[in-house]
Amino acid sequence: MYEKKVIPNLNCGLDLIGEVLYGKWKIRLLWFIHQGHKRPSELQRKIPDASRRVLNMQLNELEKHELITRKIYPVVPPKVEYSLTEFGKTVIPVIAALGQWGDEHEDRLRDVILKSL
Amino acid sequence: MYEKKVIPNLNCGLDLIGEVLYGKWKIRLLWFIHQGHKRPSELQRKIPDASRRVLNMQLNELEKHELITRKIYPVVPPKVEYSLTEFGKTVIPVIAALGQWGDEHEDRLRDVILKSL
DNA sequence: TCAGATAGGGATAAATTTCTCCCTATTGCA
DNA sequence: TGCAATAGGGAGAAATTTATCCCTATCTGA
Repeated sequence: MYEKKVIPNLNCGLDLIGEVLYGKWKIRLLWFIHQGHKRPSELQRKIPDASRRVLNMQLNELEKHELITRKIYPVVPPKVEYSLTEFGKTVIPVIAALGQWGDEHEDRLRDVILKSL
Repeated sequence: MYEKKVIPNLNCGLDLIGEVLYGKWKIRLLWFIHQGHKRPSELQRKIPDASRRVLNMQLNELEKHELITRKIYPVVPPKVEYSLTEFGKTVIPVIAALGQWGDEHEDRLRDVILKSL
Protein backbone atom coordinates (compact mmCIF):
# COMPACT_ATOMS: atom_id res chain seq x y z
CA MET A 1 0.00 0.00 0.00
CA TYR A 2 0.98 3.56 -0.54
CA GLU A 3 1.92 5.35 2.63
CA LYS A 4 0.93 8.96 3.08
CA LYS A 5 3.77 11.42 3.42
CA VAL A 6 1.64 14.42 4.22
CA ILE A 7 -0.45 14.34 7.37
CA PRO A 8 -4.03 15.46 6.77
CA ASN A 9 -5.48 18.20 8.90
CA LEU A 10 -8.50 17.31 10.94
CA ASN A 11 -9.58 20.65 12.26
CA CYS A 12 -13.22 20.93 11.39
CA GLY A 13 -16.16 18.79 10.37
CA LEU A 14 -15.44 19.36 6.70
CA ASP A 15 -11.90 18.07 7.08
CA LEU A 16 -13.13 15.00 8.87
CA ILE A 17 -15.86 14.02 6.46
CA GLY A 18 -13.48 14.71 3.63
CA GLU A 19 -11.03 12.17 4.99
CA VAL A 20 -13.58 9.37 4.92
CA LEU A 21 -15.60 10.23 1.81
CA TYR A 22 -12.85 11.56 -0.43
CA GLY A 23 -12.10 8.93 -3.01
CA LYS A 24 -13.37 8.62 -6.51
CA TRP A 25 -15.86 5.87 -5.83
CA LYS A 26 -16.49 5.87 -2.09
CA ILE A 27 -19.72 7.79 -2.10
CA ARG A 28 -21.11 5.62 -4.82
CA LEU A 29 -20.04 2.47 -3.00
CA LEU A 30 -21.85 3.58 0.12
CA TRP A 31 -24.90 4.43 -1.90
CA PHE A 32 -25.08 1.12 -3.70
CA ILE A 33 -24.50 -0.83 -0.51
CA HIS A 34 -27.30 1.20 1.02
CA GLN A 35 -29.49 0.14 -1.89
CA GLY A 36 -28.78 -3.48 -1.17
CA HIS A 37 -26.00 -4.27 -3.62
CA LYS A 38 -23.74 -5.92 -1.15
CA ARG A 39 -21.46 -8.32 -2.92
CA PRO A 40 -18.18 -7.17 -4.44
CA SER A 41 -19.06 -8.58 -7.85
CA GLU A 42 -22.38 -6.74 -7.83
CA LEU A 43 -20.67 -3.50 -6.94
CA GLN A 44 -18.16 -4.02 -9.70
CA ARG A 45 -20.95 -4.49 -12.20
CA LYS A 46 -22.71 -1.40 -10.87
CA ILE A 47 -19.56 0.69 -11.31
CA PRO A 48 -17.96 -0.70 -14.44
CA ASP A 49 -15.77 2.37 -14.94
CA ALA A 50 -13.81 1.65 -11.81
CA SER A 51 -11.18 -1.02 -11.80
CA ARG A 52 -11.79 -3.95 -9.51
CA ARG A 53 -8.58 -3.14 -7.69
CA VAL A 54 -9.58 0.37 -6.67
CA LEU A 55 -13.01 -0.69 -5.57
CA ASN A 56 -11.41 -3.21 -3.27
CA MET A 57 -9.02 -0.63 -1.92
CA GLN A 58 -11.76 1.87 -1.29
CA LEU A 59 -13.97 -0.75 0.31
CA ASN A 60 -11.07 -1.58 2.62
CA GLU A 61 -10.78 2.04 3.63
CA LEU A 62 -14.50 2.39 4.23
CA GLU A 63 -14.25 -0.65 6.44
CA LYS A 64 -11.28 0.75 8.35
CA HIS A 65 -13.28 3.92 8.86
CA GLU A 66 -16.11 1.82 10.27
CA LEU A 67 -18.68 2.91 7.72
CA ILE A 68 -19.18 -0.61 6.42
CA THR A 69 -18.54 -4.14 7.63
CA ARG A 70 -17.41 -7.10 5.63
CA LYS A 71 -18.88 -10.50 6.21
CA ILE A 72 -17.20 -13.52 4.72
CA TYR A 73 -19.24 -16.65 4.13
CA PRO A 74 -17.15 -19.80 4.32
CA VAL A 75 -18.46 -21.23 1.09
CA VAL A 76 -17.03 -22.07 -2.26
CA PRO A 77 -16.91 -20.15 -4.47
CA PRO A 78 -16.21 -17.44 -1.90
CA LYS A 79 -19.00 -15.10 -0.90
CA VAL A 80 -18.58 -11.74 0.75
CA GLU A 81 -21.18 -9.21 1.73
CA TYR A 82 -20.73 -5.64 2.78
CA SER A 83 -23.22 -3.82 4.97
CA LEU A 84 -23.48 -0.34 6.35
CA THR A 85 -22.67 -0.04 10.01
CA GLU A 86 -24.96 2.02 12.21
CA PHE A 87 -22.38 4.75 11.84
CA GLY A 88 -22.37 4.35 8.09
CA LYS A 89 -26.12 4.67 7.96
CA THR A 90 -25.92 8.12 9.47
CA VAL A 91 -24.04 9.43 6.46
CA ILE A 92 -26.62 8.25 3.95
CA PRO A 93 -28.86 11.33 4.28
CA VAL A 94 -25.86 13.50 3.53
CA ILE A 95 -25.11 11.52 0.40
CA ALA A 96 -28.77 11.73 -0.54
CA ALA A 97 -28.53 15.52 -0.23
CA LEU A 98 -25.54 15.56 -2.56
CA GLY A 99 -27.29 13.42 -5.13
CA GLN A 100 -30.45 15.44 -4.90
CA TRP A 101 -28.66 18.69 -5.57
CA GLY A 102 -26.94 17.08 -8.53
CA ASP A 103 -30.23 15.81 -9.88
CA GLU A 104 -32.01 19.11 -9.40
CA HIS A 105 -29.35 20.96 -11.37
CA GLU A 106 -28.60 18.20 -13.80
CA ASP A 107 -28.89 20.14 -17.04
CA ARG A 108 -26.95 23.15 -15.89
CA LEU A 109 -24.23 21.01 -14.36
CA ARG A 110 -23.81 18.92 -17.47
CA ASP A 111 -23.58 22.12 -19.46
CA VAL A 112 -20.92 23.87 -17.38
CA ILE A 113 -18.88 20.72 -16.94
CA LEU A 114 -18.77 19.98 -20.63
CA LYS A 115 -17.91 23.60 -21.45
CA SER A 116 -15.01 23.54 -19.02
CA LEU A 117 -13.43 20.35 -20.29
CA MET B 1 -2.70 23.24 -17.64
CA TYR B 2 -3.01 19.54 -17.41
CA GLU B 3 -5.43 18.07 -19.89
CA LYS B 4 -7.65 15.19 -18.86
CA LYS B 5 -7.12 11.95 -20.69
CA VAL B 6 -10.04 10.13 -19.14
CA ILE B 7 -13.50 11.48 -19.82
CA PRO B 8 -15.59 11.68 -16.65
CA ASN B 9 -18.99 10.04 -16.61
CA LEU B 10 -21.92 12.27 -15.94
CA ASN B 11 -24.71 9.81 -15.52
CA CYS B 12 -26.33 10.71 -12.24
CA GLY B 13 -26.54 13.54 -9.77
CA LEU B 14 -23.67 12.16 -7.75
CA ASP B 15 -21.40 12.15 -10.77
CA LEU B 16 -22.33 15.72 -11.58
CA ILE B 17 -21.85 17.21 -8.14
CA GLY B 18 -18.63 15.25 -7.88
CA GLU B 19 -17.27 16.95 -10.96
CA VAL B 20 -17.72 20.42 -9.52
CA LEU B 21 -16.97 19.82 -5.84
CA TYR B 22 -14.21 17.24 -6.12
CA GLY B 23 -10.95 18.97 -5.35
CA LYS B 24 -9.05 19.11 -2.13
CA TRP B 25 -10.05 22.66 -1.21
CA LYS B 26 -13.11 23.50 -3.26
CA ILE B 27 -15.70 22.88 -0.61
CA ARG B 28 -13.76 24.93 1.89
CA LEU B 29 -13.32 27.74 -0.61
CA LEU B 30 -17.05 27.89 -1.22
CA TRP B 31 -17.68 27.85 2.48
CA PHE B 32 -15.29 30.66 3.29
CA ILE B 33 -16.56 32.76 0.42
CA HIS B 34 -20.05 32.16 1.75
CA GLN B 35 -18.86 33.43 5.12
CA GLY B 36 -17.63 36.64 3.54
CA HIS B 37 -13.95 35.95 3.05
CA LYS B 38 -13.81 37.08 -0.50
CA ARG B 39 -10.31 38.19 -1.34
CA PRO B 40 -7.70 35.70 -2.53
CA SER B 41 -5.24 36.74 0.17
CA GLU B 42 -7.86 36.23 2.86
CA LEU B 43 -8.67 32.79 1.53
CA GLN B 44 -5.02 31.92 1.48
CA ARG B 45 -4.69 32.93 5.08
CA LYS B 46 -7.79 30.94 5.97
CA ILE B 47 -6.38 27.82 4.31
CA PRO B 48 -2.66 28.00 5.01
CA ASP B 49 -2.12 24.32 4.25
CA ALA B 50 -2.98 24.80 0.62
CA SER B 51 -0.48 26.30 -1.73
CA ARG B 52 -1.43 29.59 -3.28
CA ARG B 53 -1.17 27.99 -6.69
CA VAL B 54 -3.77 25.32 -6.07
CA LEU B 55 -6.21 27.71 -4.50
CA ASN B 56 -6.02 29.83 -7.62
CA MET B 57 -6.52 26.84 -9.83
CA GLN B 58 -9.48 25.61 -7.87
CA LEU B 59 -11.00 29.08 -7.76
CA ASN B 60 -10.66 29.20 -11.53
CA GLU B 61 -12.52 25.93 -11.84
CA LEU B 62 -15.27 27.03 -9.49
CA GLU B 63 -15.63 30.12 -11.64
CA LYS B 64 -15.77 28.09 -14.85
CA HIS B 65 -18.46 25.96 -13.24
CA GLU B 66 -20.39 29.13 -12.46
CA LEU B 67 -20.44 28.63 -8.71
CA ILE B 68 -18.53 31.84 -8.04
CA THR B 69 -17.76 35.07 -9.87
CA ARG B 70 -14.57 37.05 -9.82
CA LYS B 71 -14.65 40.81 -9.68
CA ILE B 72 -11.47 42.74 -10.38
CA TYR B 73 -11.13 46.25 -8.98
CA PRO B 74 -8.87 48.40 -11.15
CA VAL B 75 -6.77 49.66 -8.27
CA VAL B 76 -3.19 49.32 -7.22
CA PRO B 77 -2.24 47.12 -5.50
CA PRO B 78 -4.69 44.85 -7.28
CA LYS B 79 -7.89 43.87 -5.55
CA VAL B 80 -10.05 40.91 -6.45
CA GLU B 81 -13.20 39.69 -4.80
CA TYR B 82 -14.99 36.41 -5.26
CA SER B 83 -18.69 35.98 -4.63
CA LEU B 84 -21.09 33.09 -4.82
CA THR B 85 -23.38 33.15 -7.82
CA GLU B 86 -27.08 32.42 -7.30
CA PHE B 87 -26.27 28.93 -8.48
CA GLY B 88 -23.39 28.68 -6.05
CA LYS B 89 -25.63 29.71 -3.19
CA THR B 90 -27.84 26.70 -3.80
CA VAL B 91 -25.01 24.34 -2.94
CA ILE B 92 -24.30 25.92 0.44
CA PRO B 93 -26.96 23.94 2.33
CA VAL B 94 -25.43 20.75 1.00
CA ILE B 95 -21.99 21.79 2.22
CA ALA B 96 -23.55 22.73 5.54
CA ALA B 97 -24.97 19.22 5.78
CA LEU B 98 -21.53 17.74 5.16
CA GLY B 99 -19.92 19.92 7.79
CA GLN B 100 -22.67 19.22 10.27
CA TRP B 101 -22.28 15.48 9.94
CA GLY B 102 -18.54 15.87 10.42
CA ASP B 103 -19.05 18.00 13.50
CA GLU B 104 -21.61 15.66 15.02
CA HIS B 105 -19.27 12.71 14.70
CA GLU B 106 -16.07 14.60 15.31
CA ASP B 107 -14.58 12.39 18.01
CA ARG B 108 -15.34 9.13 16.35
CA LEU B 109 -14.10 10.34 12.99
CA ARG B 110 -10.85 11.65 14.41
CA ASP B 111 -10.40 8.31 16.10
CA VAL B 112 -10.97 6.06 13.08
CA ILE B 113 -8.98 8.30 10.79
CA LEU B 114 -5.96 8.34 13.05
CA LYS B 115 -6.15 4.59 13.57
CA SER B 116 -6.21 3.96 9.84
CA LEU B 117 -3.21 6.12 9.03
C1' DT C 1 -11.48 -31.00 -19.30
C1' DC C 2 -11.80 -26.17 -19.86
C1' DA C 3 -14.06 -21.68 -19.33
C1' DG C 4 -16.28 -18.76 -16.06
C1' DA C 5 -17.75 -17.12 -11.56
C1' DT C 6 -16.14 -15.94 -6.97
C1' DA C 7 -12.75 -12.86 -4.01
C1' DG C 8 -8.62 -10.34 -3.68
C1' DG C 9 -3.56 -9.24 -3.42
C1' DG C 10 1.28 -7.78 -5.65
C1' DA C 11 3.90 -5.19 -8.89
C1' DT C 12 4.15 -1.64 -11.88
C1' DA C 13 2.56 1.97 -15.00
C1' DA C 14 -0.25 5.84 -16.00
C1' DA C 15 -3.04 9.63 -14.78
C1' DT C 16 -4.02 13.31 -11.88
C1' DT C 17 -3.42 16.50 -8.32
C1' DT C 18 -0.77 19.30 -5.46
C1' DC C 19 3.56 21.59 -4.17
C1' DT C 20 7.76 24.46 -4.79
C1' DC C 21 10.27 27.86 -6.78
C1' DC C 22 10.58 31.69 -9.76
C1' DC C 23 8.86 35.86 -12.46
C1' DT C 24 5.85 40.05 -13.53
C1' DA C 25 4.01 44.75 -11.68
C1' DT C 26 2.86 48.81 -8.61
C1' DT C 27 2.37 51.40 -4.35
C1' DG C 28 3.38 52.62 0.34
C1' DC C 29 6.33 52.61 4.18
C1' DA C 30 10.66 52.56 6.86
C1' DT D 1 16.44 52.24 -1.77
C1' DG D 2 14.63 47.88 -0.46
C1' DC D 3 10.97 45.05 1.39
C1' DA D 4 6.07 43.74 2.10
C1' DA D 5 1.46 43.40 0.23
C1' DT D 6 -1.47 42.61 -3.74
C1' DA D 7 -2.78 38.99 -7.65
C1' DG D 8 -1.48 35.24 -10.46
C1' DG D 9 0.85 32.39 -14.08
C1' DG D 10 4.82 28.85 -15.86
C1' DA D 11 7.85 24.91 -15.29
C1' DG D 12 8.93 20.98 -13.21
C1' DA D 13 9.01 17.89 -9.19
C1' DA D 14 6.67 15.28 -5.77
C1' DA D 15 2.78 13.08 -3.89
C1' DT D 16 -1.24 10.55 -4.48
C1' DT D 17 -4.68 8.02 -6.77
C1' DT D 18 -6.28 4.97 -10.18
C1' DA D 19 -5.56 1.53 -13.81
C1' DT D 20 -3.49 -2.72 -15.89
C1' DC D 21 -1.83 -7.08 -15.79
C1' DC D 22 -0.91 -11.30 -13.57
C1' DC D 23 -1.46 -15.04 -9.88
C1' DT D 24 -3.89 -18.00 -6.31
C1' DA D 25 -7.98 -21.26 -5.35
C1' DT D 26 -12.33 -24.01 -5.87
C1' DC D 27 -16.64 -25.42 -7.72
C1' DT D 28 -20.21 -25.59 -11.45
C1' DG D 29 -21.73 -26.48 -15.87
C1' DA D 30 -21.02 -27.30 -20.94
